[in-house]
Amino acid sequence: MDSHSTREQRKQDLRRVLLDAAKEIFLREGYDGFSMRKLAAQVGYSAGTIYLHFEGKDELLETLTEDSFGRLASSLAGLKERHEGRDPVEVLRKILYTYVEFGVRNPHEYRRALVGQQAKATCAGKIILETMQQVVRRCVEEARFREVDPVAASEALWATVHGVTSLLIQSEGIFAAGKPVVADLAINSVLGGLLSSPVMVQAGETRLAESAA
Amino acid sequence: MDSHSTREQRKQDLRRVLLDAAKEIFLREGYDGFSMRKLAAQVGYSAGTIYLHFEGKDELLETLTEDSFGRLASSLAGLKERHEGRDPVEVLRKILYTYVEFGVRNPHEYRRALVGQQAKATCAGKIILETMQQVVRRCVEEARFREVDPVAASEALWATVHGVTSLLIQSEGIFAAGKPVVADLAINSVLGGLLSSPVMVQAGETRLAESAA
Amino acid sequence: MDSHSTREQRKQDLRRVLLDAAKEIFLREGYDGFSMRKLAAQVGYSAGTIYLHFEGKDELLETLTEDSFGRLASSLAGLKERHEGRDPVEVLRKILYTYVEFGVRNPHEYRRALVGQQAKATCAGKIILETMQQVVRRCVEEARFREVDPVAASEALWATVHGVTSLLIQSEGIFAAGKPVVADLAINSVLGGLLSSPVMVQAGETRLAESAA
Amino acid sequence: MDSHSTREQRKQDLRRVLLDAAKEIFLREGYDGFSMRKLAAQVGYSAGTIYLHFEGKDELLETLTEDSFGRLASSLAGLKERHEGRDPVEVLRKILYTYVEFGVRNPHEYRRALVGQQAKATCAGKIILETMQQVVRRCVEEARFREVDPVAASEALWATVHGVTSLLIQSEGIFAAGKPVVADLAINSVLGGLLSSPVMVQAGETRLAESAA
DNA sequence: AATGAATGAGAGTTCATTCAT
DNA sequence: GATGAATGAACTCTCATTCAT
Repeated sequence: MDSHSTREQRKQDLRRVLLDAAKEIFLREGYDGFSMRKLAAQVGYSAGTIYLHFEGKDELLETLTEDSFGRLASSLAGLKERHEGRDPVEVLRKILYTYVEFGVRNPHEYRRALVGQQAKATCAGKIILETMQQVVRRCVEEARFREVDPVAASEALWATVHGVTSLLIQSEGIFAAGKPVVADLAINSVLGGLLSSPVMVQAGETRLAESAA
Repeated sequence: MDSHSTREQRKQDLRRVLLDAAKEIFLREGYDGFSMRKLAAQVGYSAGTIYLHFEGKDELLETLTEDSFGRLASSLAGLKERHEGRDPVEVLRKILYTYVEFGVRNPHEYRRALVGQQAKATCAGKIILETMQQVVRRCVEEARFREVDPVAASEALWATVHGVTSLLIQSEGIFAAGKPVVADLAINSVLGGLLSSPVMVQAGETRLAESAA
Repeated sequence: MDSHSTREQRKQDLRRVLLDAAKEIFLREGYDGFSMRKLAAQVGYSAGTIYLHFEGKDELLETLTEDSFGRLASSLAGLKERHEGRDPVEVLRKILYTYVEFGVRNPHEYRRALVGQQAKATCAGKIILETMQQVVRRCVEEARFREVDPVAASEALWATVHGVTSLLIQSEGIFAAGKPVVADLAINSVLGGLLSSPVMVQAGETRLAESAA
Repeated sequence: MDSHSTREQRKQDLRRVLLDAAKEIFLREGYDGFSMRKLAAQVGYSAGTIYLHFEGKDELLETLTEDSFGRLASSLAGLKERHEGRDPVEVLRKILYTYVEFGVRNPHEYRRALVGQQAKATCAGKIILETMQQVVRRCVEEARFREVDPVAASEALWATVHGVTSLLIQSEGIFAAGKPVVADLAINSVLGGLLSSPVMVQAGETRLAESAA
């Protein structure tokens, strides 16, 4: 049994190595620059070997995506749990900022996970949404939000931060008004639009670090 | 002169035919499934013939994108002008809906223009943003919006609809709450968060057509 | 008859224009860089038009070659006649230098005519040899050369200058000793070896222009 | 180890097979008639397979050239060493004859190595010239030649034999005076022109075999 | 478990040439 | 006399994948 788990371990290790190498190629040469041959060369194996560990290109790419997105999911879930007792709107805002920051700081992983034509609904993506939903549900239950479907609301919030993130990642200086300004305004506006009370959002309270600009 | 214009006309027609065919291939086989050879086969010409009408793959794709976005730009500009006298917030909402609908109906061009690593700034794209800005400016001037920088606000709005659009495009059924519901909520919330008065947005007034779902 | 000759003239003119343009393309882009399309573009006509004036690529190229060699033939014949009274050895030397210089200045035509597997015996080529032979014959008759067969001697001389020329054409810097130095030495040596008297050749008297280096 | 050497051997064998096939195509269809596809077809492999053994067309062609020319280099170097003690002028003459004979007997290899527009300075070419230079140097040192730069002289000799060779190869009956006659005259004349003493070369002492005619 | 040789399809592109207009 | 649209074949090269060893 030990030998079995060791063998299994080794197999998993090699998958890891391959996934990391693939990540690096994506980073270096972009999506179109990726090929199974290059991956094989990168890790020093022959091309055929990859097929012993992955069904094919498709499975490899899917795994890669799931993987990256999973890290984002953990990050958000951790954040939620660390602020369990606070105002859910504030927690939600933190989550949204964290989401954007994660994307901005890990642009290549974010891109591969959610941007581009081959992005697929990932298992990890559901966890992210689930985390958001739980907080949104609390916002509604505590009447901080007006009566909205928590599922729809969390997906709308997600769409907004995804839009901000993917444009921020896309190209330098895409926002004439400045990166953090636009990010703040988008997040605070969409949150503000969901609030039950007319109290205006205090912009700037939480902010995208300037360093992210 | 007649023969000249006829000849020129025919040339333009063929470009159109080729662009339309390219669009169809994109629709059928996706971005990666497109090739010059397939395009030639699709229109019943030999492969080389395309090069009499387009410099190469790049020019063709760029034309296709610019073309589509140009139509969106015109559409939005027209929309703005037709509702010159109305509540600018309503005009803006219509613009945002139209934007999302365009992306959903022209996913490949949208992708090429705004999604992925090869996204290119289109000329038409700037016009679209400019149109939004003008309406936002009116919203601020007429005190329908609170005092925000029109540039930042229009970019925030853009980010939101881009997020909705790109996720909608990404994959079928990505939104558990249903495509139009999420799109509505995102658009109305972000608009609501920009309003000066606490009057709640009346969701459903304008709506993403179900057919887009 | 006038109109006929005019028409004929115009036709000939266009052939000239095309040939000159072809030469320029050869010069600019090398043998492999030449194409009928480029030629058409160069002169501002459409591709098909060339076929009204030349049977095809082959005839055009053949004409070009024959043309250039014809000019060399004339040049050599003229040179011979202008120096009718002089020492035939000197005339011969001048001819040999002129030959090499022609090749260096018209590498593509030279190549086509004499280098490679598609080399074709040109009509002009025969005239060139004939001219050489006449001078060699005089060299023998006047006892400047030892008793050699003028046919063999002129062919040996030809072989030498052809060797120099084709190597010079082949690649930049193929001669470590410098282009003109090697050309001089080869020509003067082979001439010297044919002389009847032991008088050493005065190298450098006639020289390949440095500009040819 | 055995299996490794066998595998390596097989790989080398296939390179050989490919090079030989390429040679044959050149022979049959000329330089322009060569293509990677034809090569693949010739050896019965698919087109892509060649790229497992050669980087691309360039490397294949370069290898082919270097290869052929290398054999000539070895041949000449061996000849020089076998006649180390003799009159260097005689050794040189032998080298020149051998050079021409090699070309005449291996016309296709010679052509590819030295004739045509893509001929490149080969490593082996330098060895050939170096060999000639060494002998020329001795000729000068022993005062058999007049005071000439050995580099220039060997290059001039090379040019002469190259001229003879390439014309001999070019086409049947290109020399009206007969192949060996012209070759002899050219070689003996150029050598004679370099000699320090007026002693006439005794033509015919060494001769191109009639069989080469 | 890994290799490397091989495949077959397909990519974008350029070419010489023809021919109705 | 000239055009320009069209062809069809050819080009080099890369790809994902398979399979005997």
